[in-house]
Amino acid sequence: MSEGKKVRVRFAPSPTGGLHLGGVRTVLFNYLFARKHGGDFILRIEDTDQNRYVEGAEQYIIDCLNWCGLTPDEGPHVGGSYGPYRQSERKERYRAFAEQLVKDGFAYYAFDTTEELEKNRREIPNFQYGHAYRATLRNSLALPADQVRELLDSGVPYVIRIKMPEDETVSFTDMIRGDVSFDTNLVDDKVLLKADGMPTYHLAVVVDDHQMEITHAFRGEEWLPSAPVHLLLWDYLGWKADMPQWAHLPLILKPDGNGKLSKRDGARLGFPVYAMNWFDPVSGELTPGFREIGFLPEAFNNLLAMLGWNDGTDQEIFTVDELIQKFSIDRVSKAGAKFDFEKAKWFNAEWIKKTGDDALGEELLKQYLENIRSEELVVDLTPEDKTRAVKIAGLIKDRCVLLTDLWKQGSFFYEPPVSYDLDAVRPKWNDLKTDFFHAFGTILNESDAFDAALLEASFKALAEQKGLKVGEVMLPFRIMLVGGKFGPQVFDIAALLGKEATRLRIQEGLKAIIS
RNA sequence: GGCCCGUUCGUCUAGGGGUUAGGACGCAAGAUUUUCAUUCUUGAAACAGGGGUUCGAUUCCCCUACGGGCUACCA
Repeated sequence: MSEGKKVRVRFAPSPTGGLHLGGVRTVLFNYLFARKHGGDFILRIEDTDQNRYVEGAEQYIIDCLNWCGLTPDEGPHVGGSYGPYRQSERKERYRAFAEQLVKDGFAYYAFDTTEELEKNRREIPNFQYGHAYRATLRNSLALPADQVRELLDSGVPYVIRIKMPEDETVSFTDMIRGDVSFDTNLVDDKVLLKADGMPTYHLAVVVDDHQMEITHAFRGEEWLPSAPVHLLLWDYLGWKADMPQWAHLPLILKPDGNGKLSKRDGARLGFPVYAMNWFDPVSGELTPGFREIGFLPEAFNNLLAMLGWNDGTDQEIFTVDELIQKFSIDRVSKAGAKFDFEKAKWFNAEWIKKTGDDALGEELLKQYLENIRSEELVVDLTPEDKTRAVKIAGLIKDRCVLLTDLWKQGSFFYEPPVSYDLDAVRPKWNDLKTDFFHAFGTILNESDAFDAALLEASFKALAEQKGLKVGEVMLPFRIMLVGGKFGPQVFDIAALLGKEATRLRIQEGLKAIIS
């Protein structure tokens, strides 16, 4: 660690929409690193682009982090001694540093209009605002001092650009990639302060990281090309010794074809790319989230961690605590990873199996209320309802991939079948079987005890007595109870259904079969 | 176009100068489960290409190819 300094990392999203997989993974790695080293994890909001700012997006991000259990120690919602944590509220600080850079000769005023720049880009091949062209453009380096003064005084809009040095090589050691270097001649004079007085990311990230005493900076690989600008800024501002260590994370790619995973891919391929449902108030569009389609936060974290990291063993299922313990940056891979929804679902299925029946029972009950009794205003669940739900959950959890499968797999415990898979029983039906089920109904009626083992014993005994093979009546029994060829052990189902419901379903099922 | 980053089964990856190149998802087959799923067993499936270096390269170096990112007064 850097000379005993307290580890401080930050996640700095812009509130412009949902929070996608790559974003959450960046948070996760930040979080794991901070926790592992007893440091702080800070949430900073990069809301300097007023055109793209979306109301509610900041709260959405905070909600997502809470759902994932990756709660920041400092941020706009929790406070801390390094605030404010919204860049829009720090606006004045950036200007001072930008002006200082101009004064020190590391930056300059530029008055070029968007139209002028676009024209240049259109007409000059490989045009970039840099040492090759800056002398021919309208800026404080090219124009005479009195004219610059005049422009400034008359309120002509201007930006402040960094003055990239000539013939220098900027290099640094990335914690993931090792040594990376850039030729300053090939990097353009990035805008630092926009005409509206807001900083660009380049200025803001350096100033904020410095003022918030960030020690390690994790971000997506897409930021690698602008690293030289940031490096130079740390130097020019005189903070070089305090510069954080950089880690540029590999990108999460589309499952098919190539390129960065985007919101569109989710819609196109039928899986979410956001952590939670995101409703865009501007477009009115709802983008689905992993939470809502039935992912467990534990599974979500787990699958994200394995996208670009592993501990060197065959272990794939990790709790967040284990991840904290085992995380290390040198095991983060360099290459981008294609997102595989099938594998993601496997992680979730594994986590559902690991989750206690109590929690799953509660979830099942929640789904029950949503699906069945939504019209009723007040529903009083008895302790028996809860006990039963827990038992059901235990019975069906192995066949659930998504949390929402709980209801799909368990609804027949709450509502009798609406239709029967008659093709499975009718062709081989005969009066003997009708007889059997009438008799079985009677037995049920007369018996006091009602558990799976007893039920099975009497069912088999009766079959034998009637001269039927058990197999011949098992499937029909199942169809009567659940409507189709699926579900846990029949006698377990019957036992949980209870005597009355079982008897009733046999009656109804029989009607359907022989009608 | 320019710059930067990358490249092991279809996908996520382990490995690293001498290995039958390992695991996982998915796929296929079989066993168990008198349903389905789970579980278990087995199988098919990979070092981008060319040059070096070396006794020996998938591993190190170079080139090429391919892929990706960036190239905004967006982050």
